[in-house]
Amino acid sequence: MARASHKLTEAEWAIMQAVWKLQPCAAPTVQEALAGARKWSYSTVKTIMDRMAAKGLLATEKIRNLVLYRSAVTRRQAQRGEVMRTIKQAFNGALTPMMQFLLEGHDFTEQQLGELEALIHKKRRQSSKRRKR
Amino acid sequence: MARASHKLTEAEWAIMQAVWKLQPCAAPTVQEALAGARKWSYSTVKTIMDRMAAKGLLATEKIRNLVLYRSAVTRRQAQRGEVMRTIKQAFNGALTPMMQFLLEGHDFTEQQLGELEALIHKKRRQSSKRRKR
DNA sequence: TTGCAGCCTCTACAAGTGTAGAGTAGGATC
DNA sequence: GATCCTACTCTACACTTGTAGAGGCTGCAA
Repeated sequence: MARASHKLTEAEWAIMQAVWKLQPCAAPTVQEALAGARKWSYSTVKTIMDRMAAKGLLATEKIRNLVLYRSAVTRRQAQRGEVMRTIKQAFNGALTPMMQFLLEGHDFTEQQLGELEALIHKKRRQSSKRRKR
Repeated sequence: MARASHKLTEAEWAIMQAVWKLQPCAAPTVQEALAGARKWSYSTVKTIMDRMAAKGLLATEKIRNLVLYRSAVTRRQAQRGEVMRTIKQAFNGALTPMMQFLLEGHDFTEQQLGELEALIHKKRRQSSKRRKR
């Protein structure tokens, strides 16, 4: 599963999202997919993607004169990197304060709260099981 | 409360943390405070701080030949900016998936789980009250 | 009054990032 | 074969960030 969290820039996130959705895909495909959101020229997209490939964020395969790109990092890995960085930087590495922050600073629907609660219950069962082992 | 979320770089976070703790403070103070963690020369620290002041992240006051710095952004604002960016970029703006991610990907002590649960209960009470209004 | 200690200002530079134009090469079309 | 479309490669440039040296001003100590 290779290297830890490369951190993605904003532009890279945009590209990555497209690649996760469309892969394997060529640069023009990605450019078109993003055309609505970001007015990037083909060159821009291609440049970013090649740099990402150089960094190991994307994998490439050359078929004739076409380059196919695939993600070399899962969405989950990228998310994890991002979240860990935030926790480390903004919350001194402490997870619960960040959770508190999230909970306090936002409104949730009843359903969302229920889901979260269920998750916590599950967590609790898991950890009590672990303790008994 | 002025402008929205300037996003801080890693170096800026380090400086900010020190300033929040020590403010009002001069650049050399900050440099010394960080000396353990980062081997920055005085110039480096001062440069970053001045750039931060230019960006509106720090406020300065000149007394004689001494420049005093204060944060122009609260810790909470900065945290909020960071978290919002993460949610937006990595989770397409959806809060609960991010919470789920956090819950699933980490171990918590019984106490932490209890705290979180309490928070959710509080949340729920608040939101049901809101609904009745 | 001469120095020294502190803090400041200026300037610089390399790497990384966002952005894109100009020109090229291969396959399809007339 | 000439043309055209498409995707590619190369090159460039401005801005931001990390990093820091060189030299300047000021007040206190000797």
